[in-house]
Amino acid sequence: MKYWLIKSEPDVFGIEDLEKVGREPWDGIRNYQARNFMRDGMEVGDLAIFYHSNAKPPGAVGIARVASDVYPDPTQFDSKSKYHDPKSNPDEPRWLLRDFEFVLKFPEMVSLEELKAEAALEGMMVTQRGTRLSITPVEAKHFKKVCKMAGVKVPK
DNA sequence: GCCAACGTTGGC
DNA sequence: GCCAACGTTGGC
Repeated sequence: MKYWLIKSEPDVFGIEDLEKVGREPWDGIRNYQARNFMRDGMEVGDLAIFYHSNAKPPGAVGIARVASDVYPDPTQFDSKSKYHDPKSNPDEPRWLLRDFEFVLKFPEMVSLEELKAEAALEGMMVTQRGTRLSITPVEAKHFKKVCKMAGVKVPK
């Protein structure tokens, strides 16, 4: 079991949206490092901290689970999509995604400020300045600590 | 809205 | 393969 952190802007797709739909294809990833994490690092069943970026305040708001294998992100071939990539070849799709399913919403957000202030979370990528990756690996001890700060049990 | 950080593109 | 220009992310 590996642990991850996935960012999303609540104005676009927040934890409430995931709770409502239950499961969502994580489309729009247009960064090679993030894609590689999804493709090579993740396994079905892995857990991810759901993080609200560009929010007031930004922070961890819940937990999602990797719910599918990787498959091509359909938005890359959709000329009407803002994620359209005319350079991607359908025979060899450049962008991939996985589905994520809702696990739980934290009773209260653990803000970025709190994450940064917690010594036990030192080294967590999201707390480091300049980390813009929308998908990052999270150490098990960090994942558990965030659950504890949020007042929830680590999901099975 | 500003702007630092950083990834990508493309000319050479 | 270098690197300047440009675009995007995301905290503040």
